[in-house]
Amino acid sequence: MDKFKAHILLVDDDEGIRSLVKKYLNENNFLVTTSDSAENASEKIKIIKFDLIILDIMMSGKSGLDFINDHKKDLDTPIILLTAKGEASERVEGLELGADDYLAKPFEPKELILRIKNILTKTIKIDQKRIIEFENVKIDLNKLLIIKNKKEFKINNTEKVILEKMINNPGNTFSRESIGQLISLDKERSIDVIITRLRKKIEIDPKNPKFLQTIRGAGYVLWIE
Amino acid sequence: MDKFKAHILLVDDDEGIRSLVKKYLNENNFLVTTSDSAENASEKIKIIKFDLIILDIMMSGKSGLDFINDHKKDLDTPIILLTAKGEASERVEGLELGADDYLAKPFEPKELILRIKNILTKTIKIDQKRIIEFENVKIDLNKLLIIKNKKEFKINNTEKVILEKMINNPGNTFSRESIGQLISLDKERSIDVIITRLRKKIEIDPKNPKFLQTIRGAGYVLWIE
DNA sequence: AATTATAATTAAATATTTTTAATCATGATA
DNA sequence: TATCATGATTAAAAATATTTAATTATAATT
Repeated sequence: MDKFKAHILLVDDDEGIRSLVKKYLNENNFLVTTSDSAENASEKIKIIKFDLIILDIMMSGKSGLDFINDHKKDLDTPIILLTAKGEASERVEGLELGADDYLAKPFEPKELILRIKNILTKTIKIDQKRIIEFENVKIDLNKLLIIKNKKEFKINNTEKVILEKMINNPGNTFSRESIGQLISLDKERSIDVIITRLRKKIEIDPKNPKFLQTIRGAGYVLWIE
Repeated sequence: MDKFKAHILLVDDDEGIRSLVKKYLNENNFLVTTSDSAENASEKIKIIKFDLIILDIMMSGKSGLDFINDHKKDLDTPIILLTAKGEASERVEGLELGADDYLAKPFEPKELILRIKNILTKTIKIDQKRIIEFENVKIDLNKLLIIKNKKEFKINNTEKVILEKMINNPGNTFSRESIGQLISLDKERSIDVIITRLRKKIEIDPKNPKFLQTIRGAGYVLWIE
């Protein structure tokens, strides 16, 4: 799996919290930049595209909510709000404005990490499987390559999209229709042909599919252990 | 926009909470099925594929955490945990086991809705834009159609994928490389050609692009108001 | 204003993918 | 087990997409 370091912007006017949280995040393999104010953060995001922003609500000068308000139109980066304990109305306001999550201070560091990973998983897909192996088959969605018994098979984008979906939902049945939707094809027979093509590449014995199976009347499933 | 009703499984052994939350969710346009135990929920998910599960941790019989443990291998559905106030260790354990979010009881109904939408947005993409309009241009990503000044233009999957990405990240610059990655092409010149093709379809004056602009040295951006 | 680098456009060649159709295989059911 | 429905396989035809290359246009820099 690719080693990727998510870049986090930590915005808090309390120096103690900044250094503490930064240290903790660094230990957990994140790259961290800090801002001591919403104003400073606004400058930073002009220059760097962060993967995530951790934002204190209550700050001298502009508040965290102000920051969100200022940028909600142009900012695509997920935000975790740090709120004072019990301030339900602020939390709700923050979420309504577009924050992705919040954490009440004081929080457990472990919980912060979980929430960060949770969000990153969904946005930049840090944990999505791009390279998987089962038995003698290795699928590399990045390189568009399948290696089966040391033989290489190229896959095209169509095949990649289908495999990607199935790999991230193993055991789920996909109808021909839903597969067609995925790749913008509407002829059912065409899906058949694509499945045959795929089986030739990923199955040890394509005539007796073990991984990419048919569910009669319903569609296809990928079984990977 | 398509009218889609997310189907939620609500698992709680307290009849009062079940009916109250169900009613509230119904009012907010969700389809709700309830279970009074983890065991019953396990039966339900065999039959129905839910979009989301709201799961009380503390239940007589199997707990919510037990439920997650039982199904974490095969269950792809996002889970929101309902926890007792202050039970940080349970929250952390739940998130570690794979829950997507939690809410401490008693919670504000409004906050529950926000959290549900937040998760659904990320999983089934309920809020992702599939049909957008600006000026005299309408893009329908479902039908693979662009209507510009009442004239129809078909788009193919390649174009759809690029537009989809840009539409959901307006104002973001995409390098040729990142676009290529999206559609599994690595020749930069090919991206040029595709952009030209796209401009012919979405721009009022393709020679003077207003929406799909070039950022010299960086890539392309979509500006929609 | 001239130079240089980057981007846009076009059309033709090339390559790839989808569709179709015919045939075979398999599973379900009466 | 005979029949019917559904799925698999193949190869060829048709449609579509990508690549290339030559030319033109535009922006940035000296």
